[in-house]
Amino acid sequence: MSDVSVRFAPSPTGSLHIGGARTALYNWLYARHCGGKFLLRIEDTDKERSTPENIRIILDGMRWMGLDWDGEPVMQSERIGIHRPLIERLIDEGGAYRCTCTKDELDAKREAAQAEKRKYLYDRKCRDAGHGPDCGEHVVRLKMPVEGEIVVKDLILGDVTFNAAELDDWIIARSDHSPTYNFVVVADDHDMGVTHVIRGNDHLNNTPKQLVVYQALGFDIPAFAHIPMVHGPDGKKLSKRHGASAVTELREMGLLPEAVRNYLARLGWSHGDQELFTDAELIEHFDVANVNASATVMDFAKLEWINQQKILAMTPDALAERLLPYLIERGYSVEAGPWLTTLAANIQERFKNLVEMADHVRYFFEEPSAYDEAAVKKWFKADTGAILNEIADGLEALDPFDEAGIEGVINGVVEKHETKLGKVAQPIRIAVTGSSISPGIFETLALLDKERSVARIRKAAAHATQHQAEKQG
RNA sequence: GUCCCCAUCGUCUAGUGGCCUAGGACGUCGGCCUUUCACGCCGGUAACGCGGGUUCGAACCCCGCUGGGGACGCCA
Repeated sequence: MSDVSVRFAPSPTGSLHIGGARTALYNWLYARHCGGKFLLRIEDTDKERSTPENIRIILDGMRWMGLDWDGEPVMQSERIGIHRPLIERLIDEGGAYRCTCTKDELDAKREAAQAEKRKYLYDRKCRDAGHGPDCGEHVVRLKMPVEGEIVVKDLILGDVTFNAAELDDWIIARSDHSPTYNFVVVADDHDMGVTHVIRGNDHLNNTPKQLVVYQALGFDIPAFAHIPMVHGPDGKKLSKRHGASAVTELREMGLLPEAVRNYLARLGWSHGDQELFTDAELIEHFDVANVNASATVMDFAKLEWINQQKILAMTPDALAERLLPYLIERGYSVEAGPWLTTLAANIQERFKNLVEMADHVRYFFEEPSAYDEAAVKKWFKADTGAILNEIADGLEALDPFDEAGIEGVINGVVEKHETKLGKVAQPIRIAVTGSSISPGIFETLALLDKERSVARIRKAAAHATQHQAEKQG
């Protein structure tokens, strides 16, 4: 057991974003790789957005992703008690001070700065005023170094240098005494024993501020790793427009969580030329220090390809199990068993995701409501009606109704008419499934059963005859 | 605007000064296989943003430019 501890700290604003999921994944992989702890902290101090429902959504997302965390999730809102004394201590020790500047005053200065196209920085008016606890309404500000450099040592980016002159004495406690984010993060990370802070690149600018808190409080400074952002194909922040932005949508797209893990891990990280990884391989090889520094673009086509590879790698039994919920969702009456496993085996290498599969197999549960027009036009010829009826006759007499027998019947008809299998198989496929796409025709008929196969073929025979008559007339 | 980060095929990447006439994967295009759809197989297309250095030698090191992204709250 190593002493590495990492954490994922989402704020429950509605959904687990794909970018957030990747951050969580990298933390999880790194923790598992090191044999350390993966902690979860819900940053729920924003009363507006942090609803129990939103928290549930995040947790569900994490579970779906298969990212199991160690211990109970830490609710930031329940830890206010540990922050107050820390702030008092900082004031006492001179690392922070009370500031009585009003919001209006500050807003005016900010606007003035913007008007002059200057960067706004608090002017440190109260820094040396020595306001006591009874100075009235006030905030607490951190005394940042006035000059010099603050260097963030980052595992991915190397040393990132900030000029102290760019940073002002920011607020660590609001006028209602509640601590602000950049302060709380440090307090909580330290309290939770976090050794490696792995988070999105958008937090890089917060890091120098936090570094000063660590120093002022005398805390050990953790290692930092700022991972690049995930963008949509247009280079902008990933959003719903790009296909999906929340992990729940990934499930709705019929994607497997292991495929998502594989894809997201490979997005910004690599291990030679390897594309496909089991979770064990990911854990074995992943190191956050090897994550690329540049931003990435989400490619759903490649995600789907990986998903397909995962489907191909499964046993039919496992696939059946994964497919079942999607089937039930569609209202099909079906249960796990040999029949479903055979079905899974037959569609396994034909579709890229579970949704396509579930949608496709509809004809096993409901009679096709119509025939695909283009398919009918292409395959229903003058003798199709007769051939279909012959097939139906042959199948009706078949016992047992199995693939070998079905193949015998169909091949017999093919030979008799001196035609090709394709010319006969396609009309049957249309008859049975409504379209010209399905698994092998013998397997499909066997899976469907004799009664339904024969009935559908006879019905199509009638349709073919009528179709032909209409063409003539 | 200021600060910070980034920069190899359309996309994800390999590459850490000579092994690069830049490799792999997805996509795309062409072909084979084939009862449809797929799977599979074969082949093609396509990149070191630009300009200066450093060096015998630069995709790799340095500087500038350009381009993209992010951050600039009493939000997290």
